[in-house]
Amino acid sequence: MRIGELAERAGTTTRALRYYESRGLLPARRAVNGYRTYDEDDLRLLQQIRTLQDFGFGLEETRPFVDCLRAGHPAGDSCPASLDVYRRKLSELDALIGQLQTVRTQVGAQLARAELEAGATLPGGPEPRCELTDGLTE
Amino acid sequence: MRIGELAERAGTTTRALRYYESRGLLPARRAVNGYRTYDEDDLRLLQQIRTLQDFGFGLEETRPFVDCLRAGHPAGDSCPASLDVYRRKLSELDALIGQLQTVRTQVGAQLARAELEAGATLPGGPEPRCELTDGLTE
DNA sequence: GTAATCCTTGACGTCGGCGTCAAGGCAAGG
DNA sequence: CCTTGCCTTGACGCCGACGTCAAGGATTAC
Repeated sequence: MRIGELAERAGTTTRALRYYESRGLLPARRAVNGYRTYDEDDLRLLQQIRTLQDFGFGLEETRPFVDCLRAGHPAGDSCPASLDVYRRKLSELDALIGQLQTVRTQVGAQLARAELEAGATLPGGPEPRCELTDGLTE
Repeated sequence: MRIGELAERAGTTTRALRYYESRGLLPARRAVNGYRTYDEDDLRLLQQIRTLQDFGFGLEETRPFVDCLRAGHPAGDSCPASLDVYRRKLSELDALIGQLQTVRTQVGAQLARAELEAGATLPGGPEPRCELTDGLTE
């Protein structure tokens, strides 16, 4: 199979495949005319790469999985190096999620406070019932 | 005050200040010799920018806050446009956090499964008690 | 034969927020 | 006068994962 068919079957592009090859991640055999040639095993390697990419793994992080498959293991995560990547990714995710939740809380608090202050000074708000200013707005 | 002092007082760099100016976010007056000149109000604008940047806001998202301060409002988030930015950021954060949590769950499940499978075939695991293979490993 | 569709390599563009030179001007202290 | 330290503009570098274009060779369809 040539590069176009492989790309289509994996739901990616030829450009991505050439990029992977340039990174040494997915080398290709060559036909006599110079065309890249792939087989079903390459498709499996590529699917492993795509799956991890979709999960947000960097390309380099997919390398242990690909190497593991190429070494003949049944799954890309059958090797210790792959499990290490999983674990590092988990701690990265936990750290990132924690930070984002902190930010979310802070931004939410700022919004609530700002909305309150806006409501306290604008006429469409929750009617502050302040006799001193009521006379001015009516 | 000149650019170096402002940068230091705001905990940023001169390069960042020139960048903000190039984006029209924080224009500077000029002294006779061409040096950029700033005052305390500029420091407040800059602090608003830095705070939002630290929260993960893009530069363009800080613009409404800066404009709001420059219009004479007491806080950068005293204007409706700023509140809209808050709200959009909140929904962005919620979406992102949700995605990351989904990924975290999936990766965690993959790790657990892969660790189990590794333990089932490797000798250091939880001793599967399989008579057929036990004889081979001992 | 020739048009359409594949394939090749090479190289520059993208996005954000600056970092990092390079080459030179201006001001102050010794 | 000379050095030191601030300032100026301009321009390229960076990171990641490709997109996009260019110029040309190979193959297939008609």
